[in-house]
Amino acid sequence: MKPIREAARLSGLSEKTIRYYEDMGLVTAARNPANGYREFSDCHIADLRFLHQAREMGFDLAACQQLLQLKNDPCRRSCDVKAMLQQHIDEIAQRVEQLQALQATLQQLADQCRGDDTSECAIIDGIASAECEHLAVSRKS
Amino acid sequence: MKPIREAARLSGLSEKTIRYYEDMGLVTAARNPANGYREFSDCHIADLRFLHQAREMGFDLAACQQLLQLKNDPCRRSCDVKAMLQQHIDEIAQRVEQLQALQATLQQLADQCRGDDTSECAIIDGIASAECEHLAVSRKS
DNA sequence: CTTGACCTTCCATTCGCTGGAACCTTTATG
DNA sequence: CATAAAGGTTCCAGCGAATGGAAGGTCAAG
Repeated sequence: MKPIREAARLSGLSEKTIRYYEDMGLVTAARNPANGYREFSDCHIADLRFLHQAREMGFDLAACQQLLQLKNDPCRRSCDVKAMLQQHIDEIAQRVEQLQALQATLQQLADQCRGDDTSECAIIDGIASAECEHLAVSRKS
Repeated sequence: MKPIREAARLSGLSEKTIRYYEDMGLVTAARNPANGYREFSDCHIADLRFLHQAREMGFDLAACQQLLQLKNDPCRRSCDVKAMLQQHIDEIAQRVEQLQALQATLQQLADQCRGDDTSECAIIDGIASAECEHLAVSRKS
């Protein structure tokens, strides 16, 4: 049983984040009844590290929770896990495409601007005239 | 002079968002002194459309505000605008690279998983073992 | 005179934390 | 024994960029 500081060090999460995850119901730490301090078993710490990794991989907390449940469910079917991951990959791919399209549009705009000491600016004009309605980038995630 | 509903329709922003932008100090609408209703000139509406476009291009509100000031500043230098845009493009490029790296890692992980009715799952194992520390994806924007 | 459309403000919620205040506990030191 | 440092606890506020909804004022038509 380890204190929160140790759990943070070993999991890569901050203490704040561990408490937050507990508030959110993702994990439940044991308590030292003498002083109310949290105590973490190696199991809990493995869960925390799992959550840390899943977050780094870009899953939101709801997905992280689901994945953690799958991790700890001996009756899980790996196809369910794979489906979740594939959906996430698809979302990332979509986001990449959006960003690349945006990047190309913006680079075009930048290329049209002389970028000197005068006030004439194709970029400002381009934004103002809003030629680029295909932008529609969902700015989430 | 047009009411907020019209301003929203013409700018592409929602009424809520227009009020929010005013709260944030990005724009200042005139007021009908009789009833306190906002009234928007064509100039204001152009500004709102500009903000809408700049947001769609992924600039944050602070950048949108700067860009709007540049738009309405006859003494601006287009090189300043271009510098802002180029910085934004660079950030997008960086984000694309991160996401592509993440996507590749996740696809590898997915490919290692049979995805059947059994519980054995390379994905869960992969997240748990956290082999992928290079992930470190800043999840912002 | 009432209905409905339109406008106003204000407060709460989202997501995933992070910072800080105020307070308790444990351990080490003068 | 006093105290200071280092750890722990809870709770509240804030970030960004809106969005949803409540409560209420205003206006034109029927």
